[in-house]
Amino acid sequence: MKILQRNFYKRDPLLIASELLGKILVRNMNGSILSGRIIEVEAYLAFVDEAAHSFKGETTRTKSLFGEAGHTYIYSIHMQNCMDIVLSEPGTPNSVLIRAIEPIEGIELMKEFRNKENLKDLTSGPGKLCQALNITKQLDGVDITKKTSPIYIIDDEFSTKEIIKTKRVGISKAKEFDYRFYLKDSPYISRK
DNA sequence: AGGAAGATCTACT
DNA sequence: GTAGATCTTCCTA
Repeated sequence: MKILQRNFYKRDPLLIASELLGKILVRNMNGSILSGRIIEVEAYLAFVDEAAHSFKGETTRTKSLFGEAGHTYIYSIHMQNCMDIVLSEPGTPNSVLIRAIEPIEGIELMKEFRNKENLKDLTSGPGKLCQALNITKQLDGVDITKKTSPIYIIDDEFSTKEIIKTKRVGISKAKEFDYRFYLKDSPYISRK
């Protein structure tokens, strides 16, 4: 059960995206643990990817994206929050959007935050999982490589069977790239 | 100061 | 399958 270290986040972004599948996202809320297995992600690339928030340069909103690997980038859209993991060297804003997880620990608390009972409605989308894990913009830019962090990712050596690679969801530019990855047949993916 | 767009979610038909 | 809710952020003037 080891926490992914910063070097993990400094390799090829598409490789990192596929390897994040099956890892466990942990949210530590003053000792209350909420966790889930990552089953869907999307990669957003620096400089060449028109769909990336970083494409038009650094702003107050996207500051975290330009920072050091192994930190969060949390932004709001349509009254929701979404979370990216920042990759690569400072100034090179590659990132991975966490789109869906499979709930493991703290399910009752997730139901409260979501105000939903159905297990499949708790974390099956980027806005949903942030609500279920109580991830707010106060957590923008936090380091996720330490055990004392409010958010971190651990590797329990889960073996992913079949990974599907398809086009990204919900964007209007650069639609042609196959930068979305998810675990085949998971009931928790955001869309088919 | 105003307006438009957006990496979404929910509910309804 | 599609429309509507609803708000933060950025661009323009």
